[in-house]
Amino acid sequence: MDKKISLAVIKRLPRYYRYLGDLLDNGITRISSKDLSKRMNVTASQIRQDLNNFGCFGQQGYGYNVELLYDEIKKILGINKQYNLVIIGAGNIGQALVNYINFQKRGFNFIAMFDVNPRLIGMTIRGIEIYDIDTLEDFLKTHNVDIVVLTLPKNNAVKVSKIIIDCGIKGIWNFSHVDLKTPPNVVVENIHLTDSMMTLSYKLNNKDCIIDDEY
Amino acid sequence: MDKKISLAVIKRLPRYYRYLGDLLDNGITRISSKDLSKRMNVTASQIRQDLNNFGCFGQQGYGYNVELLYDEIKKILGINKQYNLVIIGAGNIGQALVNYINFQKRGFNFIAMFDVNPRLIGMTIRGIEIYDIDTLEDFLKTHNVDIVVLTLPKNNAVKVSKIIIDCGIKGIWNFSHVDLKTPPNVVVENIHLTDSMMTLSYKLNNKDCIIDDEY
DNA sequence: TAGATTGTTAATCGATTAACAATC
DNA sequence: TAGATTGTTAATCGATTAACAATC
Repeated sequence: MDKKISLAVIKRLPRYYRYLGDLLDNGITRISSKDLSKRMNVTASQIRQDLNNFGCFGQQGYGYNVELLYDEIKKILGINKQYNLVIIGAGNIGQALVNYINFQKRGFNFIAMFDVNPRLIGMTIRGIEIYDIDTLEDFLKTHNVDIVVLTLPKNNAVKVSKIIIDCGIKGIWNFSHVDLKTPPNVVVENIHLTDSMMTLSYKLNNKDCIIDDEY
Repeated sequence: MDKKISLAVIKRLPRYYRYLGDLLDNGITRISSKDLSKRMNVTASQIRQDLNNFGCFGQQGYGYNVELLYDEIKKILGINKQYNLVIIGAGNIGQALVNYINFQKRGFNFIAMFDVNPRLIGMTIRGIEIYDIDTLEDFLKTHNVDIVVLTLPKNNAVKVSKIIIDCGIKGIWNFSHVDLKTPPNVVVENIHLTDSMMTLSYKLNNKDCIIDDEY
């Protein structure tokens, strides 16, 4: 088992990755932690500390090679691989995700959708078919699915999460407004739109009372 | 200016609110921090510390009155009010948000959408019309808009954010994959789907190497 | 070589947890 | 009254920032 990294560090990696991508697009080949810190509005110390959790990617007196660092973070995040995804709940959010081609471009391939609604079953969105949820277990057992996306009402989400875990699914992207309890070898990443909206509401009403808003 | 609260605390409030709502639905009228801590998988200390940032809502020897605390958090979050929202970018995500009726139920009322695409302009989704983005400024100046939702590609998002800030908009719910620079009286809450997906990818590849995954 | 900038250790800061007097 | 549980202070823990020797 590798060194444990705090989730705070992990969650900053995609942001580093994005800024490095922008630098690459602009033809910038090297960057110092100081320069990057100004652009990203964080401390140079934090950048160096964060990166040194994973390796020594810089060079004294020079800084970091942008392309090299970009590729390293890509590998660290595991986004140099391909993933097969299945969406459960073919409603608005589910459909929006399938239609968002950026995920496909980045190697996150949707291969099927499932729903209970007979009016949706059989439809095809961007070439992805919507299947009857009753066929889910069969599908998961006969296909190589890395991630299940849950975009369904919260009571169903809990039920379905148990089923997919039994089928051996190890990654869940959860859009349902509920906390899923999972064994330690099953990871969950939550998108709670309602919570985010409420946080925005608080910020709007208490502009002066927040410490440390994210960038 | 009230006491400053850290964002970590704020972001836990919607979760408390959700659990209290569930308790209410189950007819539970009182709860101790200890009980709640078991359900939520946090420490009782943290619950008491968090709540005491905003007031003394409990009673020694008794605990907290669920309904009272629920209402207090609702007020703290500011979700006892109504908000007018406008969506800019009537693509998949934008449309999904309008179609998601939970927001309307909670007082977040979408009143218009805007897009550049002539094929979308003039369409109506759930009674919400999609207008030409060229009419945005006019609209914002003649309507009472509390929050603008940005669901458009990142280069446009930066441009549009400047325009709406000039029009006096104070709250932005940003789904664009870019960091917006705003003056201190304009608050932003980000939903970065791609970042979230990358975080999930990391978790999937490093199950044993994360400290403290969120609940 | 001199200047720049890293990787890393030490210091600081803030957030979480523990403990307990107050009191319902 | 005795038991339970709060609000709050103190202790601990972890994360961020500062400092600097190493070195490109």
